[in-house]
Amino acid sequence: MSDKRKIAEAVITRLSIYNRALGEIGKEGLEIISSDELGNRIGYSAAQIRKDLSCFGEFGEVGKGYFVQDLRDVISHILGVDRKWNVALAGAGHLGSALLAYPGFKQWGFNIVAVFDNDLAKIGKKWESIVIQDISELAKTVKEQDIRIGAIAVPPQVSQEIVDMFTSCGIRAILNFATASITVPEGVKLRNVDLATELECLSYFLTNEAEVRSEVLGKIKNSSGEGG
Amino acid sequence: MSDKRKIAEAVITRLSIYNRALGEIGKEGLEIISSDELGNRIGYSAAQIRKDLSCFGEFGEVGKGYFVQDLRDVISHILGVDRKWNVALAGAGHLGSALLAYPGFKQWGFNIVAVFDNDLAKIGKKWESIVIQDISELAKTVKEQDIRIGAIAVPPQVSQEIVDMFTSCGIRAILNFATASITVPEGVKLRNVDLATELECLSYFLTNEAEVRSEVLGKIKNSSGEGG
DNA sequence: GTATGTGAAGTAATTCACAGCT
DNA sequence: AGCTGTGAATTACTTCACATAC
Repeated sequence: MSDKRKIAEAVITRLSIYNRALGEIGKEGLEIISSDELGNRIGYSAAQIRKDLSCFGEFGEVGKGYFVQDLRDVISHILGVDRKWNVALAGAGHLGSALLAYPGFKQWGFNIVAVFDNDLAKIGKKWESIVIQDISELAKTVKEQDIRIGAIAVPPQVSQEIVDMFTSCGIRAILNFATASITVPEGVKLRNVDLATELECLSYFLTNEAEVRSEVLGKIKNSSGEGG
Repeated sequence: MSDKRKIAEAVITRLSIYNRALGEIGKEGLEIISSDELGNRIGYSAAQIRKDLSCFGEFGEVGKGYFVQDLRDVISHILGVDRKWNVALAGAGHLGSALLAYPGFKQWGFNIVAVFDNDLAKIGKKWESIVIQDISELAKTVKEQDIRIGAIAVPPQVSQEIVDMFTSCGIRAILNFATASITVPEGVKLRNVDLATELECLSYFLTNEAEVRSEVLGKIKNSSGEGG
C-alpha cells in the first residue's frame, strides 16, 4: 500500500515496539521471522503487525516471513531513528538529572546536548559534561546546536511557559514529564509521560477490577487458573 | 448509566486528567464548571467528558454544570485515589533513585515503601529513609508492608524476572520503566512508561510530518497561520 | 435560556479470512 | 504446505444532536 495517507499514532507506537523486538531477535541470531512468531513474542496479533507494516510497503517474503535485519532497517528508517537527534532538557531537578544521567537516550540516538534551569545556584554548574544554562539562552543554543526535540522536567506551574519558549524558537517535538495540561500550537507534536495518570490507572484497576477477580478466585479456592 | 460493563482504559486515563484539572480549577476558586469549559481547558470535547462520566453515573446539574469539588471527590473515588497505596520499587539505579526522590508519588498517595536491588554495594544503604533490600526479600516485604503496586526500573535483561517475582507474590499492578517487551499473567495490569517509544514517535513526526509542513510553510512564506 | 445525559450516527481501529505468491 | 497482503466484517471509540430537566 504505502500511500501518503494519515497514519494513526498507535501504529507508530507499535512500530517502535516491533523494532525493539526485532533488535532482540536479531541478537539471538534469528534471520527470518513470521508475523505470527513476532506477534507471540510481544503480545500483538499477526494481522495487526501485517496491517501496520502495510501502511508503508511490502516488506515480507510470502511463504517465509520477514528478514529480521531488513525489516529492522526499514522500520528504523520510517521512524527516522537511523540518524541522531539533539535534545534540549528544561529542568535540572531530580527527574531532569536522572534523565541526563540515563544512558538510554544517547544509546537510542537522542543526545541531550543542553540543559536549562532558572535556579541561579545550578546555572553554570557542569553535569555530565554539560553546563547548565539560563533559560534565557534557549533560543540561541537551540539554533547553534541544531536542537529539534525539547524535554520538559520542570514544575507544573511553569511547564506551559517552557512549551511556549520551545515552540517559539522552532522546536516542533516535545516530550513532557510535567503533570500539567499543556497545549501546543498546530504543527507541534507533544507526547506526555504522565506518571500520575499511570499510577491512577493502576489504582483504578486494583480498586474496580482486580478485587472483583480476587473475590472470584477466593470462591473457586486456589485453582491457579488465569482463564478468562 | 453506570452499569458494570467493561470500561475502556482510555476513559480511565481521561478521568485522571479531568481530576487533575478539577484540582487546579478548585484552587482558582471556581465552584461549578460545565463540560464545555472543562473541555476547553484540557483539550477534550464536552461530549467526550459527559460520555466518560456517564459510564459511572450522573454527576452534573442539568442547566448548570458540575460542582467542582463534588466531581473531584467522585472521580477520586472511582480511581481509588481516595486512599494510600504502597509501592515497591525494583532497581536502584539512576532512574530508580530519581523516582524515589521524586516527591510527586507520595503527594499523589503512592508511597514507595521498599526498594530492591541485586547490587551488593547498594544493599543495606539507606536512601530517603528506606534501606535498599536484596531482591530475595521481596515476597516477605510485600506481605509485611501490604504492597500492592510494583515499579520496575531495572535493566531490560532482567525485567521479566522482576515481573515474575512481583506477580508470584501477589502484586497485580505493575508500572514498568524498562524498555523491554514483558508479559504478565491474566489478571495483572501492566502499564509501560516507554521513553524509547515516546522519543521514536517524536522522531517519526519530525521525519515524516513536520518536515512536510515546514516545506509548505516555506512556500507560503510567513503567514503565521496554523490552519489545518 | 442553559447544560446534562444518552441513543443514534459516524469514524476509527482491529480482526477475519482468503486470494495469491513462493 | 506456509505466510504475506489486504478487502470485508467486526468491534471499539467519538461526536452529533436533541429530549429532558432546571
